[in-house]
Amino acid sequence: MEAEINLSESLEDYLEAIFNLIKENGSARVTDIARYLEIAASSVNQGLKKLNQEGLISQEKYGPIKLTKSGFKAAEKIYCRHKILYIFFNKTLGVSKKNADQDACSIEHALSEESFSKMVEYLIKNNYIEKKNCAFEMNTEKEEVKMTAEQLMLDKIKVGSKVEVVKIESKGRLKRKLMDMGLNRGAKVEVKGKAPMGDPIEIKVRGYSLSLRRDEAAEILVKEV
Amino acid sequence: MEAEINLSESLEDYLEAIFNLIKENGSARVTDIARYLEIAASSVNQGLKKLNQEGLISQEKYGPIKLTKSGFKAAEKIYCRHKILYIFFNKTLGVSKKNADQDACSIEHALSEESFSKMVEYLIKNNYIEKKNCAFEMNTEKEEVKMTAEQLMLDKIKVGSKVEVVKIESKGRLKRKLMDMGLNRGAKVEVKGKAPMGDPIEIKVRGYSLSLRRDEAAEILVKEV
DNA sequence: GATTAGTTTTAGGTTAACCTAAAAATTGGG
DNA sequence: CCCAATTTTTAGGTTAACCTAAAACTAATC
Repeated sequence: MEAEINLSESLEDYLEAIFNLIKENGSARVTDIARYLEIAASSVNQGLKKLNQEGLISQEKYGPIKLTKSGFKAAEKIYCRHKILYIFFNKTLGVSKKNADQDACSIEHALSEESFSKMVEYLIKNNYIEKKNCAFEMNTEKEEVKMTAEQLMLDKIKVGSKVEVVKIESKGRLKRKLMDMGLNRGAKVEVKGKAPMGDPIEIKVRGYSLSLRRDEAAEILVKEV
Repeated sequence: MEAEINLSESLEDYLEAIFNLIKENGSARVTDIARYLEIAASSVNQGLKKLNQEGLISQEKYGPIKLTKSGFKAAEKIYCRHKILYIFFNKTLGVSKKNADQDACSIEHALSEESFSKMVEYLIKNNYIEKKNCAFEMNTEKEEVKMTAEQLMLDKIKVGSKVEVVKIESKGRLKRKLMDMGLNRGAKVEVKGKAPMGDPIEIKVRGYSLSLRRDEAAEILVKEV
């Protein structure tokens, strides 16, 4: 059905780490991934090159790591598998969280589609998860797992919401300018309004009101708070 | 509890292959293992060297591959894991035999003790297997899986049983002599009687009656028919 | 006992996935 | 703007697990 890319286990691990880090922090840096997987940063770098070649991430030298459309899809799939396995082991077999997680990690790469979908069937029947479109939405422990880990840029944020700056992706002069405005990492930003065409965008940072051009805002990576 | 040897996945695969081949054929040769695992014979050879170093098999140059006590134990454990996983996937989840077997193969190396024993618990509760000592005896499909894969030598065979010659392990003159007696690979042998101390042993091969010294019989690898 | 077919071993390579150490670039503060 | 700390990249290993091709050995027949 799809253009199947056959990733090695370790490349799948990298992708999954990126997915989880973006979900948690809004960005995934080389060192974050290295810490997450407990391997050297230089090894991560090599892995990222391969993911880049496969078109799953896009990354310029020293630039931020972004998932492409297909990368996001692939990562989401792996994430789903992990989650399903985790729930299966932890909830239905009663395996400790630690081991369930660890086992999910080692198995997620290897299990056949059939076994996987039989597990899903079983979990649906026993009401641990609900089927929804082609992905799965978990409703265990009342915690809904949102399946979004795409990078959010400031120009895409709805008026009225509050976000936190993760990174400024531009370089040089523009970056300097934005940072001088107080848009540093960790800065809380509220989107006050947008002009009809979405340009300019009115924001409030550290008490000051600012107006940004849309392409400037598009350089600012944020996360929900 | 035990002296844990940490085997790599591929060494576990070799060990399992040896176990299964001995169980089926009475012996495991390099080419058999290579065919079984679908890899080159020279790769198997390298693997066997490592198993030898770990003390799990004993093998002289060009000689037969024998499991040591600890090798047998390790192989049996892997075999058990495989079987348990296979039953779990096939019987309780309804996964096809082919995929259940394949998945068992890829998972058996990675799964934590805890998950494994939780699966066993589940299978016992649902009556798919019965606990017996520390190993497990499967009683699915009325077929009892015997947990013996140790090499049988002709001197250990009970009076009255019929066996088939798999290999003569000695070399040179003695080997020649035994082969001239008709004890070639595939020859059917019936053990007619043993003297009080087990020496000599009376056998019948290809219609002839022969008498063997015990240490001669100990060189003849046989399998049950 | 010599020959041929088959098996096992050796020799020498490749690849993926890691590593350490050091160089290059970026970040953030003064 | 400059400097120190941090991050990212490069350069140059190592190891396990495979491979092919050829050599050494064994088995089985004539």
